[in-house]
Amino acid sequence: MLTQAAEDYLKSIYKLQEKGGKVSTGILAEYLDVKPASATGMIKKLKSMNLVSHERYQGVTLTDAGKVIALEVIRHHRLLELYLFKALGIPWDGVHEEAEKLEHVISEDVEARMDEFLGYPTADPHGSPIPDKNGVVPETVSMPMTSLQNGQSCVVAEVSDSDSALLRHLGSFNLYPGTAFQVIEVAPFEGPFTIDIAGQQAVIGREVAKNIFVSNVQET
Amino acid sequence: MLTQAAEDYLKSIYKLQEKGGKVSTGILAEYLDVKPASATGMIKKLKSMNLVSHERYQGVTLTDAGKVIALEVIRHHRLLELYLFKALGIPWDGVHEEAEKLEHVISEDVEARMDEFLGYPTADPHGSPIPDKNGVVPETVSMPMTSLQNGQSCVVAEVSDSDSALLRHLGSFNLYPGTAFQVIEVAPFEGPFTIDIAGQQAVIGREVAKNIFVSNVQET
DNA sequence: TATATAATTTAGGTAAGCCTAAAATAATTT
DNA sequence: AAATTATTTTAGGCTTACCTAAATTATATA
Repeated sequence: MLTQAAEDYLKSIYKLQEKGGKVSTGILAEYLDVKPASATGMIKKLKSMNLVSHERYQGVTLTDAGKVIALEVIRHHRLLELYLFKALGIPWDGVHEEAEKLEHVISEDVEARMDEFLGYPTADPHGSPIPDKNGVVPETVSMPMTSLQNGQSCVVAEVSDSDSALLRHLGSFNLYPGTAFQVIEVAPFEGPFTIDIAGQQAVIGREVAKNIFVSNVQET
Repeated sequence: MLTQAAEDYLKSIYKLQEKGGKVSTGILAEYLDVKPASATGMIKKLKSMNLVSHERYQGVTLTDAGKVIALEVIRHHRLLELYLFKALGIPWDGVHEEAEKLEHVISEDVEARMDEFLGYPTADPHGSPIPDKNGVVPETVSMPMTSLQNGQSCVVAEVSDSDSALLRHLGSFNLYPGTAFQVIEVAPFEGPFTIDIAGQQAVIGREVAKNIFVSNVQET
C-alpha cells in the first residue's frame, strides 16, 4: 500500500504528462505546491519502487505499474466527485476539495457501489472522463472554446475543475457539461465571447473561455 | 486541526471512560493496539493542548474541550456507518472499518447532508447512539442479554460493533437492533440461551450474548 | 518490612514527508 | 568560450507517531 503523498505524486505526474510532454522536477513541485527538493526525494522513492522512470535533469515518466496506480486514484477522485454531486447534492465547485481527501481512503467495495449507484458513468461533474475498473479512459473529443468562430453552436464538454471561484462563475451562466450554446460574437483582438445560452446572452472573457472545452461544433 | 492519531486517542478515551471509570495508560494502549510508551507520548501532547487531564499513574480524563472533539469524531463515525449501510448497502459487518478511515476526512458539510438524507437519525446500524450536532448523546436504556430470564421477551437495542465475524454471526439469526425475540430457555451453570426469533429457534452462547444489549424486557 | 511483580515513564531510535541552504549541473546570453 | 542564470540535487533539520529497552514508581505478596 502506497502513502497518500506517493499517490498524489503519481496522479500529478499522470496529469502533467497528459498536457505537456516532459514533467520536470520543478514543474511537478510547483503543481503540488512543494519545494523542488521535496519532489526530488519522492521521485527517488517512486523510482526505487519502479513506479516512475527518471534520469537526472531529464524529467519523470510513469512506468506501466505507476500508470495503473495513477489511473486508480483518478478513478476514485472522479467517481467521488460525481457521487458527492448527485447523491449528496454538494455544489460542483465544492466536490473537488472533498474528493481530494476521500480518494485515498475509500475501499474498492465502496467505489464499486458508488459506480453501480451512478449507473457506471463515464464523466465527472466537470466533464472529465472517468477511467473504468481496468484503467481504460473513455475517449473524449473536444476543442478549446477559444477556437470558436462567430455563429458556431456547440455543447460544453469539459471545464477545468481546480478553481472553485471559476466554477461558481460558470454555474451562474448554466455552463455545465452538456449545456448547448451559440457564439453571437467574438470580439476582435483576443476579446471576450458573447454567447447565447438557451435564449440568455452572456459575455465570457478570454481567460475564462480558456478553461472551457466544447464538442459538437456546428455552423448555424 | 488535530491529527488523525490524536482524534483516535480522544475517541478511545471517551469510550473507555464510558465503560469502566479510570482510563490507565496501559488500558488505552491495549485498546489502540500500540505500546504503553506510545500512549504516554500522545497523552503528554493532548495534555499540553488541554484536551485531557493526567497525573502520572492516575489515568487520563477528557477535559470539556477534549470531550467536545471526542463526540464530534464519534458522531462522524456513527453517521458514516449508517450512511454506508443505508445509502450504499454495505453490510453491517463492514461499515465499522470503512467509517474508521472516513471519519477523519469528511467535512461538516458532507456530514450535514448525510444527516439530512438519513432523516436525523439517533442510532447507527449497531444501535449505538449518534450524538447530535451539539454533542448531545441520545439517552438509551438497555441491559445485557445475559441478565435475561426464561420466558422474557425483549428487543435488541445494541450490539458491539468491532468484531465483524460476530456481526455476521448475529446477522445470520437476524439479530439486528429492533429485532424482537423471546427467551425459551437459559441453560444452567452459565450456559447458552435458546431463543425464539419470529418463530425461528436459535441457540446463542454466553460469550456471544455478552455483546448483545436489549430493551423492552417483558414477562410473557 | 522487604521483595517480587506490574504499570508507567524516560531515553533514544525509525520512517515519512516536508523544509532551507548550499553545491552541482545544464542552459542561455554576451 | 566565458559568464550569467535557472534548474536540480545533496546535505542537514524538523515534526508526527510509532517503536524498543531501561529506569522509575506503585502495588501485591511473603
